[in-house]
Amino acid sequence: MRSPFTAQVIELIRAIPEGKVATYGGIAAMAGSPRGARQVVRILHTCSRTENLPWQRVVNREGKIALKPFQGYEEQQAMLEAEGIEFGLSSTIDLQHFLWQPSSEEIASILNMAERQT
DNA sequence: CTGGTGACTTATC
DNA sequence: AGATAAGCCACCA
Repeated sequence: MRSPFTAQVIELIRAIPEGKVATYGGIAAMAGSPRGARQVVRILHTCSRTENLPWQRVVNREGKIALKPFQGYEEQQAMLEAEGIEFGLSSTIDLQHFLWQPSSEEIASILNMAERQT
C-alpha cells in the first residue's frame, strides 16, 4: 500500500512520453506537492527497478542529468539520446523543446488513474 | 516522537 | 559560473 502522493508520482513518471523529459520539481508539483522534489528522488530510488519506470526521463531543473558519473550518468544519457533527446554543449537538455508539459486535463486523468490503483 | 536521508530547488555571495 | 547554505517533505530506523 502506497500513499496517494507516491502512487501519483509513479503514474506521472510512467506517463512521460518517449522523447520528452520532466523535472523532479515538476513531477512533484503535478502530484500536488510543489516542494516535493526530494520525494520524487526517493521514489525513483525505491521503485525505478520494480515499477518499470522510465527513470531516465527525469532530470533536474537545469535540464541536466542529476546522477553522478559513477551512478549511471552515461547510461541515462545514452537512453535519452536513443529516444531522440539532444544534449547541448554542456550536456544540457533544451527544456524549451524537450520538457513534457501535459495539459491540466492530462494531469487530472493520470492522477485519476493513480487513485484507481489503490 | 526524533533525527537522518536524498538522482532537488532556491537564494545568496 | 561555481560554492554554500537553507528549505523542503515523505519515509525509515
